[in-house]
Parts: sequence; C-alpha cells; structure tokens
Amino acid sequence: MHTCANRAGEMSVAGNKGKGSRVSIKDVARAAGVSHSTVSRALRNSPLVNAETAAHIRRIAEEMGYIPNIVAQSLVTQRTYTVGLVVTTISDPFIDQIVEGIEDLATREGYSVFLSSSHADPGREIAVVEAFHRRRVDGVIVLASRVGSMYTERLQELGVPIVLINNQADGAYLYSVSADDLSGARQAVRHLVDLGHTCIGYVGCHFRPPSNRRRLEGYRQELARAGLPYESDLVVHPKTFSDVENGRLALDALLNAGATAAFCYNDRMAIGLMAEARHRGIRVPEDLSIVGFDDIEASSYVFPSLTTVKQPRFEMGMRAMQMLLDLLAGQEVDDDLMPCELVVRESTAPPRKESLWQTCAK
Amino acid sequence: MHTCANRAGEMSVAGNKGKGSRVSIKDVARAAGVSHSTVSRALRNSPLVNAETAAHIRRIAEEMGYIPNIVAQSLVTQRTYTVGLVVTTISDPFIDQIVEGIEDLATREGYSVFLSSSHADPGREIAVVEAFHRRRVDGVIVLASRVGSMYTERLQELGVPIVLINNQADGAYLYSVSADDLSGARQAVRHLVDLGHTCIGYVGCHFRPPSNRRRLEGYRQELARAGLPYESDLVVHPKTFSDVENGRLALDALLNAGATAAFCYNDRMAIGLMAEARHRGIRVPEDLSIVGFDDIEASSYVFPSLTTVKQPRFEMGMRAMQMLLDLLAGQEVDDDLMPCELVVRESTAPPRKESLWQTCAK
DNA sequence: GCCCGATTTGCACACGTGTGCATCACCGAA
DNA sequence: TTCGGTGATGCACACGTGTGCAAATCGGGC
Repeated sequence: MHTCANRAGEMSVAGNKGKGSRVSIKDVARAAGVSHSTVSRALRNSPLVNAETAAHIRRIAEEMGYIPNIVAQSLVTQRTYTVGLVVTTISDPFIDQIVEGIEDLATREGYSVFLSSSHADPGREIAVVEAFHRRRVDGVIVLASRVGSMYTERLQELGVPIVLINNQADGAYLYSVSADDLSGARQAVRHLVDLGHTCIGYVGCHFRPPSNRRRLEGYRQELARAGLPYESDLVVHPKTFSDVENGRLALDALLNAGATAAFCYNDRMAIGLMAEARHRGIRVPEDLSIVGFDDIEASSYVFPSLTTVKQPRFEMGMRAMQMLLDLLAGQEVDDDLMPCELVVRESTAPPRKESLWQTCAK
Repeated sequence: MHTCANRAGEMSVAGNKGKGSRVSIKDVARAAGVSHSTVSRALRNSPLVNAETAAHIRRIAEEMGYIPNIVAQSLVTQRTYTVGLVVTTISDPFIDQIVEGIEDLATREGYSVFLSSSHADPGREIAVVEAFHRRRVDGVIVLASRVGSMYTERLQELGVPIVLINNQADGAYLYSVSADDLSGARQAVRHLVDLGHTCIGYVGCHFRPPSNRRRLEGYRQELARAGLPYESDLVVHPKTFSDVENGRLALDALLNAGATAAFCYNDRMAIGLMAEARHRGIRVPEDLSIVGFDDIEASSYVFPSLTTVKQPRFEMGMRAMQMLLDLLAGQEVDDDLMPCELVVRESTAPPRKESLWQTCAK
C-alpha cells in the first residue's frame, strides 16, 4: 500500500495536490541532479555546499513542496523536539493560561507538545509515562496537583528532564517553577487584617498538600504578625473532590467559629463559599469577606466579583518551558518562584460595626 | 555524542536505571540469542514465531526494560499514531471538555495528541499546519471557531483526514461533528416564549458566522412558530473580541428595544449581559430573563445561575476522535449532529405583570 | 532413505534523514 | 609538470523497526 504512496511521491514532481506531498529528500536530489547528502546539507544551510548549488536546491525543494520528515530526523538525531505535558484534568480553569504559555514558547522554538491528563489515577499516570517514553519525548512538564512518589520515580526513569509546576519535589531530574504561595497567602490575609478583620478563617485543600501547607503557613504568619491568635476551628479542610462543593461545605464551620472573613485555597472554593453564603442569606462582603487564590477568569465576573491572589500563569508556563529548553541545551537551571499579586475586587470589605464588639466565637 | 547513548544502551543489560532505558530490539535479540526480526515478531505476537521462543523473548524484553520506539516504527509503518488538535485559544472554558473527550479516546486507542492554538491568526495557522505536516500526523481535529477558506485549503494539502468540530465546511478531506445549533436555539427561545415573553432579544456573535447564523435561524423559527414578529432591533451583534464585553455592550440596545428576555449566542455573553444588568440595577430574572448557550462550568455558579443550552461537549470530542479513527481505518463516515439540551436554572422567569400591557418598544 | 510440506528462523532491504570520510576537481606555487 | 591544498560532492553507514523471501530444521509418509 505504501508502495503506492511512493509512486505518488515520484509523480509529485508534476503535481503535489491531493496526497500529502510525499516528497522526500531523495526526490529533490534526483530533480536537482545531486546526491541526497547534498540536499540534506543545503537545506540545513551547511557551509559545506556551494552557495549557488544550495540556492538552486532550495528552490527546487520549495517548488516540489518538500516538507522535511521530523520522524526520520528524530531517528538519527535522537531528538524528537516534542515535550510531554501531563495535567490532572483539562477541565480546570486554572491551567488554561499555563498551557497556553507552554505551547506558545514551545511552538516558537520548533517543539510540539503532547497533552495528556492523568485524572489523578495511578493507572493512567503509568500509561501516560509509558506513552511519553515510547514516543521518546525530549522532556516532560507536569502540571498535576498531586504527584505521588511512585509517579515521580517512574517519571525519572524516562531519563529526560522534568519540570514540575507548582509542585516542588526532590530528584535528580526534577525541577520546578511555582507560585510564591507563602507571599501570596500573606498578601491575602494582610488585606483582610488591614480592613479590620480579627476573626479570619482559612478554607484549605485536602488534596494538594504541598501548596496547601504553604498557603496555610502564610495565613499563620500574617495572623502572628498582626498579633491575632491562631484558632484551629477557623481552619477547615473539606474533603470532597469538588472545589466548589468544598467551598459550600466550609460555610457552617466558619460561621460557627465566628469568622467575618475567609481566605480560600483557590477561587473555585471561594466561589462555592460565596454561593452558599448567598443561599443562606449571608451577604458578601457585608457579613463575610472572601478572598480566593489563582485569579481564574470567572472570578472577575461572579457577583460580587472576587478579591483574589493572582498567579502569573502564562509566565509560569513560559518559564517552565524555557527551563526545559535550557536543560535540553545542557545548561544549569535554578528552581523558580514566581511572585503573586493581590487583586482587590468586590468580595472584601471592613467587618460590620457590631463585629468590632465581638471577638471570635470562642 | 549519540555514540555515547549507544554505549549506554549496551551497558543497560546490567542495569537500566538512570538513563532512559536505551534498550533496542537488537539488544534484546542479542540477549535472547536470536535475530532482531524474531524479536520484532515476538513482540507483535506474530504467529510466525514459536510460542515458547516468543514467551522467552518477551520475558527478556520485559526484564531489560525494553520500550518500543514509536519513532522508528512510524518510519516504516508510515503511521505516527498522532493526531493534531488545533484550537483558537486554550483559554476558552468551552473547549475543555471537548479536548478531554478527544484525549480520552485517543489515549485509549494508542494515539497521542498534539495541542496547538492558532489565536485566529493566519500566520500561526500556517505555522500549525506546517508543524503537523512535518510531524506527519495521521489526522487533524480543528476546534477553531473561525476557519478561513485559505486555512482549510492548506489543511487539505496535508492529505490526511480532518474533522471539524462545530464548523461545517466543504472539502474532500473535511468531516464534521457539530452541536445542533438550530434545535438548541429553538429550545432556548421556546422556553422564554412558554414563560410568557413576547419581546425577546438575540445577542449574536460576529466572529462565528456559521453557528451564529444557525442559532439566529432557530430564534427566528421559534418566534414565527409562536406568532411573534421578528424585530431587527432586538437582534444585536457587538463586535468586540471579548465575549463577556460583548454581552455588556448589548444591554442598551435590548432595553431600548423593550426586551424582557434575551437569548445569547453563548454563556460568556450571557454572563456579561447579566453583569451589566446588575450594574445598572436591572434585576435578573425579574426585569430581564437571560438564556445562554454551551453550559460552561461557570454558568452553574454565577448568580443568578444561568439557564442555558447544554452541548454534549465531552461526547462531541469523543465522537470527533472516533470519526478520525474510523477514517484512518478506511471506513466511510457521516457528519454528525449532536443534540443539545435545555438546562433551566435561575436566570429565567415570567415577565413582570406590567410588561403584559406593554409590547415591544416599537 | 528420500522427498514434501509445515514450521521456524535469519538475511537483507526499506522507511527518510544526517554525517564522517574518501574522492574529485580545481587552483596556485614550486 | 608536479605537488599540496582547498572547496565541493558523493558514498556508505547509522538511527530502530517491520517484513518479504530464502533458508534451515523437523516430522511424517511413501
């Protein structure tokens, strides 16, 4: 059957419409009356070939609609110019811009990216790593919220550089770029403190331990700085798999603890919390101020619009890709911590007067 | 330099940790004391090799951590088992589930997907097609809202099957799966009619002509069915590049035309319209009912939650991929029209009493 | 004992490209 | 004229895998 394709290739000197121009370097060589080596060199701008010969060859190649076959190139150069990108799920409003940043730089540098989702399922994680291995990707970027130790171990067996986003981990081939959770959390809480809140809750995420720990730590540090006590019942970690749902579930605990404000692990939780508050007739921000994290698109058009901590997601994606490129070029790289920035919108306000008289429930 | 890699390959019989198991079929052959052909056949479960020999070879391959090199396989089989996926932008809440559906089926069938975004920029579109061509993808799925004629022409030159999502077009290699815009729009408008609205606006999208035309047609048909007149000033097409912004901009025209309800081209427009209405003190749904299209995640947690037309996005993605698989298997396929379903939430209600006395502004 | 068929294996080539090395032509200098 | 040098080109092999065909082996029937 592919003998046919061959024929098509030979005929394509006449016309290369229809069948996807199966013109090879040899066809060009024949047409130009030179060897395929010379064509190869001419197309790669090698100084070894005569300038006009090269120009001539390039013109012929152009006319014949020659398009290099990266597959064949990869076989000899041992480089596929592809990177594998693993995400937990594509349906996460948080990742869009990161992926965009990665893809943008990758494309510009002649790389293509394989997108796969793991769904935090060990079986699929293994399958993804296998696929990347079989395809001989040059590097891998992991944008999964959860990275089990077995997983990283398997990843390292690939023998290619790996960049983790928002997921520090140890390992010879593991590098990372992450948002500065600590500083971001501190900015969020400080904002609430500055507004006059003294009873501030934290709605954490049970399934992203590393970053959750750092954001919680930022919350503690800022409370301490303000001279406010750390009350453990103001900190809740709902354990559903849905962020929005977890936000909803957190409301009761917060109210019982007397919170007038809450800092949430991410925007979707904040939005869930906000929805539940409205449902119960609790006004945001009058009765409860809410701050999120991430600055996903929806946070700007929910009502009230959400005060949140913006992660430079596009830049983080680009940075991760750049790190991979550097590693592939044999350079040394350092892990990267990207700055976050508070975005003040409508979901935060000073506590109501009466709450000045009241301390936390306890 | 890659001679080094070779060495590593030969040493890896001892231990394949660290360097990504550069074990080739030849290494396995040597270890098993057979020719590489036999190994190749054994691994592909060819009936041509002796059963126990095959078992033995497979065990050795397993032990040595052999992982087939798809790149090399592709070169001879003329199949890369990759598909190219073009989207306009990844940062579109509409596409997430579609991509997920595509990726899900693709992975299950041993395919990997290259993700690229065109940003509706001709230059990048060309670059994407080029990249797919160089990589010799087996097929392409286009999830771009805008598909220029020049673009499709270039795509067809790839000589591989192409499946368009939500974008019918003519061409030998062009197939499509799309949501049933007409029926969806009719359901939306009928819902408003059933609630008692007689002055219903349409907020269209200037940049997606084909689907916009169909949704507008659905709107017209349903008005006609209800015996309501088609008033051209109830139909607006803002021309910003932001959907949300376009929704905002539409409000004035709708109010001037006396609309008590509006059907929007998509959810983001609906959300923009809703935000602007709130900003102006116009209550939704009491003063203005709003219906969107798509059922993006945010539509369920904005306030009020959005009544909308749900597209079976995950299924559409899977269907598109399945179509590609069928085409690659040489089967004939028919274009597919997926049913949409109305999801009633809080953004729609009967018009207020007084509007019963009032007809459209005109 | 010989031959034929069936089963199993290996040889050799192909896929499309890159590159070390030898070859060749040409030119200037001795 | 001869020689060495330089620039341009082609030959041949490599990358890792699949496969047609020939060869080898084995078993059984005459």
